[in-house]
Amino acid sequence: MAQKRRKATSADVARRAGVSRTTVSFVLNNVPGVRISEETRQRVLQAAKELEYYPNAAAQSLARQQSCTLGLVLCQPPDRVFADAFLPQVMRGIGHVTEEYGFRLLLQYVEDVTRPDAYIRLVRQRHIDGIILSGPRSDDEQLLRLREEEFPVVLLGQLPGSDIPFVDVDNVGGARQATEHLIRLGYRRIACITNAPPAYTASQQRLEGYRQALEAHGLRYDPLLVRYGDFREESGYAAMTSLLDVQRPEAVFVASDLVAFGVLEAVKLRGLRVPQDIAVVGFD
Amino acid sequence: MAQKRRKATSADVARRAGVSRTTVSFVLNNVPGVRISEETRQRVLQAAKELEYYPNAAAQSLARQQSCTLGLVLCQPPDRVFADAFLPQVMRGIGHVTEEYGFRLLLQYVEDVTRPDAYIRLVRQRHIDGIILSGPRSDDEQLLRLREEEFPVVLLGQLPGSDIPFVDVDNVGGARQATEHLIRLGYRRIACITNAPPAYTASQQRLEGYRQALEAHGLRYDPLLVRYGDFREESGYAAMTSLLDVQRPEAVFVASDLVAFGVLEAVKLRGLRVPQDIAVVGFD
DNA sequence: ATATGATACTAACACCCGTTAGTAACACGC
DNA sequence: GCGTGTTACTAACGGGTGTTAGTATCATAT
Repeated sequence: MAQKRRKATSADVARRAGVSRTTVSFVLNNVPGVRISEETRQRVLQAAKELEYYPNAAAQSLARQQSCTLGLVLCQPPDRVFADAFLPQVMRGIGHVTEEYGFRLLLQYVEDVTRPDAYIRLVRQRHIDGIILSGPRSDDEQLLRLREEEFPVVLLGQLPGSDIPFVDVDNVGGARQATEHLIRLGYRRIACITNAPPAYTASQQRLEGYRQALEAHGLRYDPLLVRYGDFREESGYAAMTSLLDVQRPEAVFVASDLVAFGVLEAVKLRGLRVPQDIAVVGFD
Repeated sequence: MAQKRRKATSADVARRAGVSRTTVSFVLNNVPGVRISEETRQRVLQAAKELEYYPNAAAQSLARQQSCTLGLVLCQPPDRVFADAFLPQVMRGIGHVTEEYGFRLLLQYVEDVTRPDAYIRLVRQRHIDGIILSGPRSDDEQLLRLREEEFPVVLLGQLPGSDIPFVDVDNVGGARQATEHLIRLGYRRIACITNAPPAYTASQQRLEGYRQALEAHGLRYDPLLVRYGDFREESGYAAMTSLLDVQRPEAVFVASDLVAFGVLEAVKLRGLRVPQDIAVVGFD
């Protein structure tokens, strides 16, 4: 019990195995190009197990000059918290990948996007070896500077006019699938309400996916059946009302779940039922 | 450019300020009980700023014997990913608090709950100083062992029959507020559909909040107006149908957003409108 | 003039590991 | 017997910081 307080170090393992600390390091890290006799190797492994030895992470970081930790920096403003309803899944995915590579994931929220000092400190203090940045801003000078220094940065979502590598939701593919789902159900006059104004990349891409699905199945792309949302529920309501005023489609692909709530509202108010009178499928 | 490659260390700062490294440490850490002349202090701060000095996190952890990092361990099985729709907010909240205390937050997903080695390693390697554990299992022996060693653990959600400290959503308070909202809107016959079977603590607590709200406003608690959900949308549908069969309430408090979807479905199918014919308020 | 104490600092160790350069022991060829 | 090479290891340094124990300087008290 008393010696449990004191964590074993590699020196303890070395002493117990009757070898030098160097040898312990060689064995436990499987250092390539170093020959250790099988007998010694086993002695070391045995000693490590008996002492429940775990290498100290801080010491390793210091010696290796890398932290084996990735920073996941979230800059989304809280009000758009619903917009990233799928963010937990993304995070989970990132978590699995980092783990697969023996990396840790450090979570950093940035509340005030104009002062991103918090995540910069993580870098300067060598707390992290790379950044996954969600909700980047093109006016983030610190970010550009990191880029100059060739610090590894990956964006979650796109930053137009930047050469920083990014990953993003497969907007095109997702939209295509959703639309194809409607097509397979037999619908032909399928409208589209986007998640955001055309200026947004994601909006364009989802519209493109919708278009691809139509054309792949021999349906005509009709601009009259397209409306643009702007993230908010109300925009979905307005867009759907506008659609219904002009001509009632058989189905609607809404490129945002939040906007879709407004759409459902509009449909209901017209006394129509989903999906009997009109089918609605959302994205996210 | 060339010297940018090389990060400044506290020794560099010391040299530039013409003092010892010890003094630099004293100044930058504001060590209490040590008197440093104001002039020297300024010289050190100035030098640190000019060199853009940031203390190396690994070296600090090593010297201080603590990482100033908390582990957020998520053990929820992926299938209940919707059940924790409010988890992002909780995480954000945790993130803010940890930051306030100068701590970092390390995110660790545990996919296989029967093998929680991943998060144990974080502890053994001294990567983290404490754990916030979501989705704990009572058969987690490693967890019990950590507890024995007095390693700081906080549970997110409760583990019945355990003395480990926990935080949880204020189920009672939240449910009471939601119900009171309905009461203030003038509704009197208010039903309740829980999020889960009575065996679940959260379910009981939310029901309790509902009850408290009623009694605080002089309304009678009527067991006939209570139904139990089981996380799934369908259970909401069934519960609501059952309620409508017996007697139509003026309003319903649904203790889970997911279950509420099913409720809305049931209401719609009966040709009733929300909130004109029946008011629905959800939890989460 | 000397002990006392405060002030302002520093030398040196500790934290724990990875890694380079080097050594001792032995085998082999001639 | 001597160089060459291989095997199996180790001594020693480096990574950057926190902190304890100690020193030099000067003012004050006796």
